[in-house]
Amino acid sequence: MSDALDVSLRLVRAQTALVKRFDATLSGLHGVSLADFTMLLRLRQAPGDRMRRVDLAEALGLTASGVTRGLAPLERIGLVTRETDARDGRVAYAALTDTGRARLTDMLASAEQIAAEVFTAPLWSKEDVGRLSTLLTRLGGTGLSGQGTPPP
Amino acid sequence: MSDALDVSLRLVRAQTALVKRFDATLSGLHGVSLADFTMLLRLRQAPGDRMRRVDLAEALGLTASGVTRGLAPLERIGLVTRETDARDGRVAYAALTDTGRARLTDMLASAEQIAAEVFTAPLWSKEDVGRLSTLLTRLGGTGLSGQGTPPP
DNA sequence: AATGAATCCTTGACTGCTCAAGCATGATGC
DNA sequence: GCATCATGCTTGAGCAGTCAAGGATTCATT
Repeated sequence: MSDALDVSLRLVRAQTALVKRFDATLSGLHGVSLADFTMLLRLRQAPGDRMRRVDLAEALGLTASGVTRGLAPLERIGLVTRETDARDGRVAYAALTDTGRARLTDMLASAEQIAAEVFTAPLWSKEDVGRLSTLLTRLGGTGLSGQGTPPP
Repeated sequence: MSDALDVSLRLVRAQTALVKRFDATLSGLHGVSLADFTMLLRLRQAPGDRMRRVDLAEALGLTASGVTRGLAPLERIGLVTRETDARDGRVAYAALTDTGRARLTDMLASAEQIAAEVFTAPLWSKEDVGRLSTLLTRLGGTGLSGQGTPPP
């Protein structure tokens, strides 16, 4: 087996393990999944803590229906609200509530903690993390640090 | 957001994109998913092309029930058979059939092709792939390459 | 031997995503 | 003004995995 295929399969394995770890802690402490957390975090990074749902889908690499299904429970428990656009009747926004912002702050602390544990010394140096980030960025995953899609 | 958390989320994104790419091609050409392919490949690497189902689960990072559900369609289309253990009535083996072996050879060629495209020059050097592999291995994903490419 | 614990596997119920179809709404061209 | 197309979103059906429970078999202790 080539190195390229090997590393592909390795990546798949590594991710599922990582997701399990985040899910376990986040759901235990805050009752949300990593996917939930990622949605909330992405909203937090948008101006006004709100995004059109279709843009949220794009930013997260999901389909529109994935966003509908993913946001539903977050709306139900009051972390996110739906807002309409006065100019365009088609669009709906997803917006963080005050509660959502507050809860997200706690989740973020937990997530940082987990990430710090996973990428901890002595196995991981700061440079290693940077290298991994660089390499992963080449793989087309947009990541979340950016500001989203630039204006057309 | 810390680098550690950023790289975690980046890893998640990169993997889903990669899986989609493999799934698209493998299902188009061979009618199997990446998960199917990974199962078959793992069997191929076991002595006699067969494994206890529980060991297969362990090797793939799945639960036993995940293996039951994943193998079912592969048994149905004749790529895998179930074998019993004469000494221990509890265990069942999953074994590659001749058809399975043959089909897997084709799938492997396709998968190698995709991996080669993804990790292609000029964006990726051989060293980059090696570095990424090393870093991912630290993340706990066991990987699949028992007999990976030896160093030159 | 007999009981109790452990192991292997399957099944039912659930989650979280996908695709395909459908419904509003808005934009465009005649 | 109006047909047609594009866009934003939701919904039904399905798929791949999980966990919890249960059945069958084996192992260990007495």
